[in-house]
Amino acid sequence: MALHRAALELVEDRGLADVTIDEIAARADVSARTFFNYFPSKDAAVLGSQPDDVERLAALVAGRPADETPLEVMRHVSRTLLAPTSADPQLRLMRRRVLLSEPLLAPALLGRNVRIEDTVTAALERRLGLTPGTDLRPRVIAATVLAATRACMEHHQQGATGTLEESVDEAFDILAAGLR
Amino acid sequence: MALHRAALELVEDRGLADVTIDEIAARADVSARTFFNYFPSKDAAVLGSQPDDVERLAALVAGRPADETPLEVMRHVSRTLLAPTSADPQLRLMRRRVLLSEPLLAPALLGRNVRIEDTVTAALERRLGLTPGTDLRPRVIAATVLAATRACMEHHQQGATGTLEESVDEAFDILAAGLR
DNA sequence: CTGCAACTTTGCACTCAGTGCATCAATAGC
DNA sequence: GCTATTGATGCACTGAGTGCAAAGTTGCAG
Repeated sequence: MALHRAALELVEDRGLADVTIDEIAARADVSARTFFNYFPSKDAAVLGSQPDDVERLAALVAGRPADETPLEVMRHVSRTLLAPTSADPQLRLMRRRVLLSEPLLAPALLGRNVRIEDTVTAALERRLGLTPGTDLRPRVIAATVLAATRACMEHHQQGATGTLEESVDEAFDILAAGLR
Repeated sequence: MALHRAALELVEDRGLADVTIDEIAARADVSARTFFNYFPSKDAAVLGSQPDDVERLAALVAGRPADETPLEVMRHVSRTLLAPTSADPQLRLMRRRVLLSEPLLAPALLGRNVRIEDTVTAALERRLGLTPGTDLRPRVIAATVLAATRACMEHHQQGATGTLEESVDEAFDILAAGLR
Protein backbone atom coordinates (compact mmCIF):
# COMPACT_ATOMS: atom_id res chain seq x y z
CA MET A 1 0.00 0.00 0.00
CA ALA A 2 1.25 3.41 -1.05
CA LEU A 3 0.23 5.04 2.23
CA HIS A 4 2.23 2.57 4.26
CA ARG A 5 5.30 3.15 2.15
CA ALA A 6 4.88 6.89 2.28
CA ALA A 7 4.51 6.77 6.06
CA LEU A 8 7.65 4.68 6.45
CA GLU A 9 9.73 6.89 4.20
CA LEU A 10 8.71 10.09 5.92
CA VAL A 11 9.11 8.71 9.42
CA GLU A 12 12.45 7.21 8.50
CA ASP A 13 14.12 10.56 8.03
CA ARG A 14 12.07 12.98 10.12
CA GLY A 15 10.84 10.92 13.04
CA LEU A 16 7.25 10.05 13.87
CA ALA A 17 6.56 13.24 15.78
CA ASP A 18 7.54 15.50 12.91
CA VAL A 19 5.39 13.86 10.28
CA THR A 20 1.76 14.83 9.88
CA ILE A 21 -0.98 12.77 8.35
CA ASP A 22 -1.46 15.46 5.72
CA GLU A 23 2.11 14.95 4.59
CA ILE A 24 1.75 11.19 4.40
CA ALA A 25 -1.44 11.53 2.42
CA ALA A 26 0.12 14.11 0.11
CA ARG A 27 3.09 11.87 -0.62
CA ALA A 28 0.75 9.02 -1.47
CA ASP A 29 -1.27 11.37 -3.68
CA VAL A 30 -4.52 11.07 -1.81
CA SER A 31 -6.45 13.41 0.43
CA ALA A 32 -6.03 13.40 4.18
CA ARG A 33 -9.59 12.17 4.51
CA THR A 34 -8.81 9.17 2.38
CA PHE A 35 -5.96 8.29 4.68
CA PHE A 36 -8.48 7.48 7.38
CA ASN A 37 -10.40 5.21 5.06
CA TYR A 38 -7.41 2.88 5.22
CA PHE A 39 -5.76 3.42 8.57
CA PRO A 40 -7.35 4.46 11.84
CA SER A 41 -4.26 6.31 13.03
CA LYS A 42 -0.77 7.43 12.13
CA ASP A 43 0.74 4.57 14.10
CA ALA A 44 -1.30 2.05 12.18
CA ALA A 45 -0.06 3.43 8.87
CA VAL A 46 3.57 3.08 9.92
CA LEU A 47 2.89 -0.35 11.34
CA GLY A 48 1.12 -1.32 8.15
CA SER A 49 -1.18 -3.89 9.67
CA GLN A 50 -2.02 -6.96 7.69
CA PRO A 51 -5.02 -8.12 9.69
CA ASP A 52 -4.87 -11.63 8.30
CA ASP A 53 -1.39 -12.42 9.58
CA VAL A 54 -2.82 -12.99 13.03
CA GLU A 55 -5.05 -15.75 11.71
CA ARG A 56 -2.10 -17.15 9.81
CA LEU A 57 -0.38 -17.71 13.13
CA ALA A 58 -3.41 -19.47 14.55
CA ALA A 59 -3.48 -21.75 11.54
CA LEU A 60 0.22 -22.41 11.95
CA VAL A 61 -0.25 -23.48 15.56
CA ALA A 62 -3.16 -25.71 14.65
CA GLY A 63 -1.29 -27.26 11.74
CA ARG A 64 1.92 -28.36 13.43
CA PRO A 65 2.39 -32.13 13.97
CA ALA A 66 0.57 -33.44 17.01
CA ASP A 67 3.71 -34.78 18.67
CA GLU A 68 5.47 -31.42 18.83
CA THR A 69 5.71 -29.82 22.24
CA PRO A 70 4.19 -26.36 22.69
CA LEU A 71 7.67 -24.87 22.85
CA GLU A 72 8.62 -26.43 19.53
CA VAL A 73 5.41 -25.11 18.01
CA MET A 74 6.20 -21.68 19.33
CA ARG A 75 9.61 -21.80 17.71
CA HIS A 76 7.86 -21.89 14.38
CA VAL A 77 5.56 -19.09 15.40
CA SER A 78 8.59 -17.03 16.27
CA ARG A 79 10.22 -17.79 12.93
CA THR A 80 7.10 -16.82 11.08
CA LEU A 81 6.87 -13.58 12.98
CA LEU A 82 10.40 -12.60 12.09
CA ALA A 83 10.07 -13.43 8.42
CA PRO A 84 6.88 -11.69 7.42
CA THR A 85 5.57 -12.21 3.94
CA SER A 86 6.02 -8.78 2.48
CA ALA A 87 6.45 -8.63 -1.24
CA ASP A 88 9.20 -6.03 -1.21
CA PRO A 89 12.30 -6.99 0.83
CA GLN A 90 13.49 -3.40 0.62
CA LEU A 91 10.29 -2.34 2.35
CA ARG A 92 10.64 -5.05 4.99
CA LEU A 93 14.04 -3.78 5.97
CA MET A 94 12.92 -0.18 6.18
CA ARG A 95 9.94 -1.28 8.20
CA ARG A 96 12.01 -3.17 10.73
CA ARG A 97 14.46 -0.31 10.96
CA VAL A 98 11.76 2.27 11.55
CA LEU A 99 9.73 0.23 14.00
CA LEU A 100 12.69 -0.49 16.23
CA SER A 101 14.25 2.94 16.10
CA GLU A 102 11.08 4.83 16.91
CA PRO A 103 10.33 4.61 20.63
CA LEU A 104 7.01 6.38 20.15
CA LEU A 105 5.86 3.35 18.22
CA ALA A 106 6.52 0.86 20.99
CA PRO A 107 3.03 1.05 22.50
CA ALA A 108 1.37 0.47 19.13
CA LEU A 109 3.74 -2.36 18.40
CA LEU A 110 3.02 -3.98 21.71
CA GLY A 111 -0.69 -3.43 21.34
CA ARG A 112 -0.46 -5.51 18.22
CA ASN A 113 1.42 -8.14 20.22
CA VAL A 114 -1.49 -8.38 22.60
CA ARG A 115 -3.77 -9.45 19.79
CA ILE A 116 -1.21 -11.96 18.61
CA GLU A 117 -0.82 -13.29 22.12
CA ASP A 118 -4.54 -13.76 22.55
CA THR A 119 -4.80 -15.57 19.24
CA VAL A 120 -1.86 -17.85 19.91
CA THR A 121 -3.08 -18.59 23.42
CA ALA A 122 -6.44 -19.66 22.06
CA ALA A 123 -4.77 -21.78 19.39
CA LEU A 124 -2.59 -23.50 21.98
CA GLU A 125 -5.60 -24.18 24.16
CA ARG A 126 -7.39 -25.80 21.25
CA ARG A 127 -4.30 -27.78 20.38
CA LEU A 128 -3.97 -29.09 23.92
CA GLY A 129 -7.67 -29.76 24.24
CA LEU A 130 -8.19 -27.39 27.15
CA THR A 131 -11.24 -25.33 27.96
CA PRO A 132 -10.29 -21.69 27.33
CA GLY A 133 -9.21 -19.72 30.36
CA THR A 134 -8.87 -22.61 32.78
CA ASP A 135 -5.21 -23.47 32.43
CA LEU A 136 -2.46 -20.92 32.92
CA ARG A 137 0.09 -22.69 30.77
CA PRO A 138 -1.01 -21.75 27.26
CA ARG A 139 -1.06 -18.06 28.03
CA VAL A 140 2.23 -18.13 29.88
CA ILE A 141 3.89 -19.97 27.03
CA ALA A 142 2.49 -17.65 24.39
CA ALA A 143 3.35 -14.53 26.36
CA THR A 144 6.87 -15.53 27.27
CA VAL A 145 7.86 -16.76 23.84
CA LEU A 146 6.56 -13.64 22.18
CA ALA A 147 8.35 -11.55 24.77
CA ALA A 148 11.56 -13.47 24.20
CA THR A 149 11.26 -12.95 20.47
CA ARG A 150 10.77 -9.25 20.99
CA ALA A 151 13.71 -9.21 23.38
CA CYS A 152 15.89 -10.64 20.64
CA MET A 153 14.86 -7.89 18.26
CA GLU A 154 15.62 -5.35 20.94
CA HIS A 155 18.96 -6.97 21.68
CA HIS A 156 19.79 -7.01 18.02
CA GLN A 157 18.81 -3.40 17.55
CA GLN A 158 21.40 -2.43 20.15
CA GLY A 159 24.23 -3.68 18.03
CA ALA A 160 24.47 -7.32 19.04
CA THR A 161 26.67 -9.63 17.05
CA GLY A 162 25.39 -12.49 14.90
CA THR A 163 22.12 -12.85 13.04
CA LEU A 164 18.69 -12.38 14.51
CA GLU A 165 17.92 -16.03 13.89
CA GLU A 166 20.90 -17.14 15.95
CA SER A 167 19.74 -14.93 18.80
CA VAL A 168 16.28 -16.45 18.65
CA ASP A 169 17.72 -19.95 18.77
CA GLU A 170 19.79 -18.97 21.76
CA ALA A 171 16.74 -17.47 23.42
CA PHE A 172 14.80 -20.69 22.97
CA ASP A 173 17.66 -22.61 24.53
CA ILE A 174 17.53 -20.29 27.52
CA LEU A 175 13.78 -20.79 27.81
CA ALA A 176 14.04 -24.56 27.48
CA ALA A 177 16.70 -24.62 30.19
CA GLY A 178 14.31 -22.99 32.62
CA LEU A 179 15.89 -19.52 32.45
CA ARG A 180 18.70 -20.86 34.54
CA MET B 1 -3.00 13.25 43.28
CA ALA B 2 -6.51 14.58 42.81
CA LEU B 3 -6.27 14.43 39.03
CA HIS B 4 -5.35 10.76 39.07
CA ARG B 5 -8.27 9.94 41.32
CA ALA B 6 -10.65 12.00 39.24
CA ALA B 7 -9.47 10.28 36.07
CA LEU B 8 -9.94 6.82 37.57
CA GLU B 9 -13.42 7.58 38.86
CA LEU B 10 -14.65 9.00 35.59
CA VAL B 11 -13.12 6.26 33.47
CA GLU B 12 -14.46 3.63 35.82
CA ASP B 13 -18.07 4.31 34.95
CA ARG B 14 -17.96 5.89 31.51
CA GLY B 15 -15.02 4.27 29.80
CA LEU B 16 -11.83 5.96 28.64
CA ALA B 17 -13.21 7.05 25.29
CA ASP B 18 -16.14 8.91 26.79
CA VAL B 19 -14.14 10.96 29.25
CA THR B 20 -12.55 14.21 28.18
CA ILE B 21 -9.62 15.94 29.79
CA ASP B 22 -11.85 18.92 30.49
CA GLU B 23 -14.08 16.71 32.61
CA ILE B 24 -11.19 15.24 34.54
CA ALA B 25 -9.78 18.69 35.19
CA ALA B 26 -13.19 20.01 36.23
CA ARG B 27 -13.72 17.20 38.72
CA ALA B 28 -10.30 17.89 40.23
CA ASP B 29 -11.15 21.61 40.38
CA VAL B 30 -8.39 22.81 38.14
CA SER B 31 -8.29 24.15 34.62
CA ALA B 32 -7.72 21.93 31.64
CA ARG B 33 -4.41 23.65 31.07
CA THR B 34 -3.24 22.76 34.53
CA PHE B 35 -3.97 19.13 33.80
CA PHE B 36 -1.14 19.14 31.31
CA ASN B 37 1.23 20.57 33.86
CA TYR B 38 0.99 17.27 35.69
CA PHE B 39 0.27 14.63 33.06
CA PRO B 40 1.32 14.59 29.43
CA SER B 41 -1.78 12.71 28.31
CA LYS B 42 -5.09 11.24 29.38
CA ASP B 43 -3.56 7.77 29.53
CA ALA B 44 -0.85 8.96 31.87
CA ALA B 45 -3.41 10.42 34.24
CA VAL B 46 -5.31 7.16 34.47
CA LEU B 47 -2.08 5.23 34.81
CA GLY B 48 -0.92 7.63 37.50
CA SER B 49 2.79 7.26 36.97
CA GLN B 50 5.05 7.11 39.96
CA PRO B 51 8.34 7.63 38.16
CA ASP B 52 10.43 6.41 41.08
CA ASP B 53 8.94 2.91 41.19
CA VAL B 54 11.10 1.93 38.25
CA GLU B 55 14.23 2.77 40.19
CA ARG B 56 12.85 0.89 43.16
CA LEU B 57 12.89 -2.24 41.04
CA ALA B 58 16.48 -1.65 40.01
CA ALA B 59 17.45 -1.28 43.64
CA LEU B 60 15.59 -4.45 44.48
CA VAL B 61 17.50 -6.42 41.87
CA ALA B 62 20.81 -5.00 43.04
CA GLY B 63 19.99 -5.70 46.67
CA ARG B 64 19.09 -9.38 46.55
CA PRO B 65 21.58 -11.85 48.04
CA ALA B 66 24.42 -12.69 45.70
CA ASP B 67 23.71 -16.42 45.70
CA GLU B 68 20.19 -16.08 44.32
CA THR B 69 19.67 -17.13 40.72
CA PRO B 70 18.31 -14.53 38.32
CA LEU B 71 14.99 -16.34 38.26
CA GLU B 72 14.70 -16.18 42.03
CA VAL B 73 15.52 -12.49 41.92
CA MET B 74 12.85 -11.98 39.32
CA ARG B 75 10.31 -13.69 41.53
CA HIS B 76 10.75 -10.85 43.96
CA VAL B 77 10.50 -8.30 41.20
CA SER B 78 7.25 -9.86 40.16
CA ARG B 79 5.94 -9.77 43.73
CA THR B 80 6.87 -6.13 44.08
CA LEU B 81 5.14 -5.27 40.84
CA LEU B 82 1.89 -6.84 41.95
CA ALA B 83 1.87 -5.19 45.35
CA PRO B 84 2.52 -1.55 44.61
CA THR B 85 2.94 0.87 47.49
CA SER B 86 -0.02 3.16 47.12
CA ALA B 87 -1.25 4.90 50.18
CA ASP B 88 -4.95 4.30 49.62
CA PRO B 89 -5.92 0.62 49.19
CA GLN B 90 -9.30 1.69 47.87
CA LEU B 91 -7.56 3.58 45.12
CA ARG B 92 -5.27 0.66 44.35
CA LEU B 93 -8.19 -1.62 43.75
CA MET B 94 -9.98 0.82 41.50
CA ARG B 95 -6.77 1.36 39.62
CA ARG B 96 -6.21 -2.34 38.96
CA ARG B 97 -9.82 -2.76 37.96
CA VAL B 98 -9.76 0.12 35.54
CA LEU B 99 -6.40 -0.70 34.00
CA LEU B 100 -7.35 -4.28 33.23
CA SER B 101 -10.86 -3.62 32.02
CA GLU B 102 -9.91 -0.85 29.64
CA PRO B 103 -8.41 -2.29 26.46
CA LEU B 104 -7.61 1.17 25.16
CA LEU B 105 -5.11 1.46 27.97
CA ALA B 106 -3.12 -1.61 27.01
CA PRO B 107 -0.64 0.25 24.82
CA ALA B 108 0.13 2.78 27.54
CA LEU B 109 0.44 0.02 30.09
CA LEU B 110 2.81 -1.90 27.89
CA GLY B 111 4.81 1.18 27.09
CA ARG B 112 5.45 1.49 30.77
CA ASN B 113 6.51 -2.15 30.81
CA VAL B 114 9.17 -1.37 28.26
CA ARG B 115 10.78 1.08 30.63
CA ILE B 116 10.61 -1.44 33.44
CA GLU B 117 12.11 -4.11 31.23
CA ASP B 118 15.02 -1.90 30.23
CA THR B 119 15.70 -1.00 33.83
CA VAL B 120 15.55 -4.57 35.07
CA THR B 121 17.70 -5.77 32.19
CA ALA B 122 20.38 -3.26 33.09
CA ALA B 123 20.15 -4.21 36.75
CA LEU B 124 20.56 -7.90 35.93
CA GLU B 125 23.53 -7.14 33.72
CA ARG B 126 25.18 -5.26 36.54
CA ARG B 127 24.38 -8.04 38.97
CA LEU B 128 25.91 -10.66 36.71
CA GLY B 129 28.92 -8.49 35.92
CA LEU B 130 28.26 -8.36 32.18
CA THR B 131 28.98 -5.55 29.79
CA PRO B 132 25.63 -4.11 28.75
CA GLY B 133 24.21 -5.38 25.49
CA THR B 134 26.61 -8.27 24.96
CA ASP B 135 24.72 -11.13 26.54
CA LEU B 136 21.21 -12.05 25.52
CA ARG B 137 20.30 -13.71 28.79
CA PRO B 138 19.52 -10.74 31.01
CA ARG B 139 17.09 -9.24 28.54
CA VAL B 140 15.40 -12.53 27.80
CA ILE B 141 14.96 -13.24 31.49
CA ALA B 142 13.61 -9.79 32.23
CA ALA B 143 11.28 -9.80 29.24
CA THR B 144 9.88 -13.27 29.79
CA VAL B 145 9.31 -12.92 33.51
CA LEU B 146 7.54 -9.60 33.07
CA ALA B 147 5.48 -11.11 30.28
CA ALA B 148 4.58 -14.08 32.45
CA THR B 149 3.55 -11.76 35.26
CA ARG B 150 1.35 -9.82 32.91
CA ALA B 151 -0.05 -13.09 31.56
CA CYS B 152 -1.10 -14.01 35.09
CA MET B 153 -2.95 -10.73 35.49
CA GLU B 154 -4.63 -11.31 32.17
CA HIS B 155 -5.51 -14.85 33.13
CA HIS B 156 -6.88 -13.68 36.40
CA GLN B 157 -8.91 -10.94 34.80
CA GLN B 158 -10.71 -13.58 32.76
CA GLY B 159 -12.17 -15.18 35.82
CA ALA B 160 -9.52 -17.68 36.78
CA THR B 161 -9.76 -19.43 40.11
CA GLY B 162 -7.37 -18.90 43.02
CA THR B 163 -5.41 -15.84 44.00
CA LEU B 164 -3.15 -13.87 41.75
CA GLU B 165 -0.16 -14.82 43.87
CA GLU B 166 -0.86 -18.51 43.37
CA SER B 167 -1.01 -17.99 39.63
CA VAL B 168 2.32 -16.21 39.70
CA ASP B 169 3.90 -19.04 41.66
CA GLU B 170 2.54 -21.51 39.15
CA ALA B 171 3.85 -19.39 36.29
CA PHE B 172 7.33 -19.40 37.80
CA ASP B 173 7.19 -23.15 38.09
CA ILE B 174 6.31 -23.37 34.42
CA LEU B 175 9.20 -21.09 33.54
CA ALA B 176 11.64 -22.99 35.72
CA ALA B 177 10.56 -26.25 34.11
CA GLY B 178 11.55 -24.91 30.70
CA LEU B 179 7.97 -24.25 29.50
CA ARG B 180 7.62 -27.95 29.01
C1' DC C 1 2.55 45.82 56.90
C1' DT C 2 4.85 46.22 52.39
C1' DG C 3 7.13 44.96 48.51
C1' DC C 4 9.60 41.57 45.96
C1' DA C 5 10.78 37.08 44.04
C1' DA C 6 9.68 32.43 42.79
C1' DC C 7 6.37 29.32 41.61
C1' DT C 8 1.71 27.76 40.13
C1' DT C 9 -2.38 28.33 37.76
C1' DT C 10 -4.78 29.97 34.06
C1' DG C 11 -6.44 31.91 29.46
C1' DC C 12 -5.68 32.12 24.74
C1' DA C 13 -4.43 30.87 20.38
C1' DC C 14 -2.77 27.45 17.66
C1' DT C 15 -1.68 22.78 15.25
C1' DC C 16 -2.85 18.25 14.55
C1' DA C 17 -5.56 13.78 15.18
C1' DG C 18 -9.64 11.67 14.21
C1' DT C 19 -14.94 11.24 12.95
C1' DG C 20 -19.47 11.84 10.64
C1' DC C 21 -21.81 13.21 6.82
C1' DA C 22 -22.86 14.54 2.34
C1' DT C 23 -21.23 14.92 -2.29
C1' DC C 24 -18.73 13.84 -6.30
C1' DA C 25 -16.13 11.02 -9.59
C1' DA C 26 -15.10 6.63 -11.68
C1' DT C 27 -16.03 2.34 -13.21
C1' DA C 28 -18.35 -2.01 -14.04
C1' DG C 29 -22.43 -4.10 -15.72
C1' DC C 30 -26.50 -3.80 -18.39
C1' DG D 1 -25.41 5.58 -23.19
C1' DC D 2 -27.45 4.79 -18.41
C1' DT D 3 -27.18 3.51 -13.90
C1' DA D 4 -25.73 1.66 -9.55
C1' DT D 5 -22.12 0.74 -6.59
C1' DT D 6 -17.83 1.89 -4.75
C1' DG D 7 -14.21 4.75 -3.46
C1' DA D 8 -12.30 9.58 -2.97
C1' DT D 9 -13.01 13.94 -1.25
C1' DG D 10 -14.54 18.36 1.11
C1' DC D 11 -16.31 20.30 5.11
C1' DA D 12 -17.30 21.01 9.66
C1' DC D 13 -16.62 19.61 14.11
C1' DT D 14 -14.68 17.72 18.73
C1' DG D 15 -10.87 16.76 21.41
C1' DA D 16 -5.71 16.17 22.39
C1' DG D 17 -1.68 18.54 23.27
C1' DT D 18 1.74 22.76 23.22
C1' DG D 19 3.76 27.45 23.70
C1' DC D 20 3.42 31.78 25.56
C1' DA D 21 2.30 35.37 28.39
C1' DA D 22 -0.65 37.21 31.99
C1' DA D 23 -2.53 36.67 36.51
C1' DG D 24 -2.64 34.81 41.00
C1' DT D 25 -0.38 32.79 45.10
C1' DT D 26 2.92 32.08 48.60
C1' DG D 27 6.94 32.87 51.28
C1' DC D 28 10.10 35.92 53.00
C1' DA D 29 13.08 39.94 53.87
C1' DG D 30 12.93 44.63 55.16
